[in-house]
Amino acid sequence: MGYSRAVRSYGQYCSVAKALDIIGDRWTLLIVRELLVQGPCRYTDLRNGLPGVASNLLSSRLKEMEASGLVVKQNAPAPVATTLFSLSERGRDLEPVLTAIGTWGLPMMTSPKSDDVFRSQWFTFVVTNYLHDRLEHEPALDIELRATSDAVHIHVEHGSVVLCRGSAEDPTLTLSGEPSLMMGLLTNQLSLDDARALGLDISGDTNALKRITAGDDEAD
Amino acid sequence: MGYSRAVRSYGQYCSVAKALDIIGDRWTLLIVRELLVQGPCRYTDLRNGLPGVASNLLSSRLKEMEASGLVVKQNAPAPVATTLFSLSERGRDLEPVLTAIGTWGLPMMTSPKSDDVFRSQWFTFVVTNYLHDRLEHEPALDIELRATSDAVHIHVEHGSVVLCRGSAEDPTLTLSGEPSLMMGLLTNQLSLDDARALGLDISGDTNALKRITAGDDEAD
DNA sequence: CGGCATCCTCTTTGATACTG
DNA sequence: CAGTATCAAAGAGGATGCCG
Repeated sequence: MGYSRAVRSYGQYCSVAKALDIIGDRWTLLIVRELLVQGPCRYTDLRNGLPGVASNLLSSRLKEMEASGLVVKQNAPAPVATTLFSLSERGRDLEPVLTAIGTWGLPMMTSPKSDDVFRSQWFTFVVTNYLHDRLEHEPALDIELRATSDAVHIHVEHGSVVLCRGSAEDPTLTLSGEPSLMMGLLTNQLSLDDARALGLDISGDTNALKRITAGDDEAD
Repeated sequence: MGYSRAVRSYGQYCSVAKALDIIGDRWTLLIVRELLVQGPCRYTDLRNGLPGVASNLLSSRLKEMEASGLVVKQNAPAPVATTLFSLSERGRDLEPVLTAIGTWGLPMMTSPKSDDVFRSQWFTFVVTNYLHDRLEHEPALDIELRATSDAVHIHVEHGSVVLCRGSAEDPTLTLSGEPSLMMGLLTNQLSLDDARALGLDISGDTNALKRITAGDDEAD
């Protein structure tokens, strides 16, 4: 029957420890990540965005996160008729934490390729934190990324750079291949030639990349 | 004899997941916190700054953190003859992560007072992230904080605000009492009168506080 | 003492299977 | 689809022992 966990705490009067009492459990921050990049999710969407999580663990984490005020569970009304999980404001406030952690983790993304699984929505982190439109007055463009069966595209327009699901209608540039090669390209750790040599398929106008990545001439 | 842990990984090609593979284990980030606020530590200093940690767990975490490049272990040479643990550069790079987490945790520090334990070096977080010297050209001053048997003091001078161990020689202001009241005062969530009413002992020139806390007239 | 290693118990997790 | 149920394995916590 129902039970409730005794909320393990570090028992320290320190804001870091207090925060970790809430977000320090395994999988918790990755659930926040998924809700940040996907927006409100069904249980199955979450499970899909969190490969490796055990179903019972996801279920109990969501309950704990609801209890601690990170997550709001909505019984979707008439049309969808399914429950949706989304972040509360307090949960969204964790974005700077995810950004800091993700930034620290970036150097570990360069290794050739392990057998890690990948989901295309995870490009969101790099896109929102590392890319910006350097040519605001140029026409909009799209860069399609095909790393998994689910294509996504980077939409660049009026100074904003965002990741969108699905294929682009008329992409200026299309990249297909290993996610690590795209990641290297987007974070400027890999040159176009090197990425191509390592097997990335690049077709279209490569100036689109220069428009959004941090160039060597960044002097700001 | 020697063994080695199978390094549990999320197995996801995502910089947040990769980072959490390294820093996501219980106690790891708190060990980083202690090494950040205390600097190079002996094993016993660490254990003292981490009330609640099991000795064997601290020991094995330190080994893992050494293996993953966060911590450097130095066999102190002749005089001290003890081993010192300190952060590598990669470990120090975690400071923005600690800051983001600690900032998120701040709202949870206001609760009256639980039976959490406290160490005076933990004031460092608030001091370095939330206080600044608004009157750079005024003479230096010290604010002594007596929350535990180990007094500390905030040293303000030439635009810098730092936390120092021990008593001040000639403090401009001295606060004694519950850490939560001092914390509320420093983060501007509690007025001087309220803090006094709640039992904080305040003696000296309270203008010293106004010099370093964010005032209501912040319009920057 | 400082710096662990061992032993033991309890909780958390991971993998898989099953149900309304 | 949205979870529960079950069970084995791993990790956490606490006490104590060892060794320079």
